[in-house]
Amino acid sequence: MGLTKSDIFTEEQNHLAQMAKVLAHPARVAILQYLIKVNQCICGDLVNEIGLAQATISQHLRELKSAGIIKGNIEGTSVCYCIDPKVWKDIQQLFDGFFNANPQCQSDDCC
Amino acid sequence: MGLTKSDIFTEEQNHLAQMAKVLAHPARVAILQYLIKVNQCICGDLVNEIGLAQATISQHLRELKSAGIIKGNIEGTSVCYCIDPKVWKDIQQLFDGFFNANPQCQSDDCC
DNA sequence: TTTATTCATCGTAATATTGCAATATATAAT
DNA sequence: ATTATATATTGCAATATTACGATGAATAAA
Repeated sequence: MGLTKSDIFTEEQNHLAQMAKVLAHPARVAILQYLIKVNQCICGDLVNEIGLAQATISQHLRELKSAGIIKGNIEGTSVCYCIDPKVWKDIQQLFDGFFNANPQCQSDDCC
Repeated sequence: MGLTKSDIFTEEQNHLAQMAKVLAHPARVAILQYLIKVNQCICGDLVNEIGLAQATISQHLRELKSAGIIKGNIEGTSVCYCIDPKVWKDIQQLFDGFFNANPQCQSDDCC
């Protein structure tokens, strides 16, 4: 066990859960917030800013990158990271649609 | 290791990550979507609807409940679950604020 | 060519998550 | 009192995540 049964859920449910998982660590939230603030940066900046080991930051960057949320461009010895605005917007709408699926449910208690 | 260093992050970063973690499983997304649709239900309904064992659904319900997203009212032998609209709205705004921190970043590529 | 810089990857230890059978608990019905 | 129903909890196995030191790869500077 210990394995999520993805096959019994819809594409949307799996996708939303997967994107939520990417945001489910404060280091990745911090990386994205820093990128939003400074627009672009290299891995070393994040190591200084956040205070985790370089290997750990690199690992979090890989997860963000494999989810498509950020892009990395090689520039000499360093890699310039930035948010992919297209994907960012997609995820934003994904969460927005989820939270606003039924506005009535946000107004009053049910039971 | 294997332990998240929460102390080096802001309250907001930890809170957002924690809420994202609750949504980071398709079963919990499915439970919330079902609750949004039918307004309220009991554990057994979700077992039939989703197709995971009763113990597993109960565990996911506990996580949603301990995060405050859902409430459970005892009604005889069963427990009536529903979304807490106040917390729902809070989380919605939390994510909304995160995604809209800098609208400029959503418009064009950086590097 | 040698050295420094920057980042990725590997290996590993500690911890967390997922799923379920078995069991416990608590109320309702007979 | 006994039985049925509904849910929670416990214990366990499989897998995933987190963090970091050590190492590798690739470019830039000396």
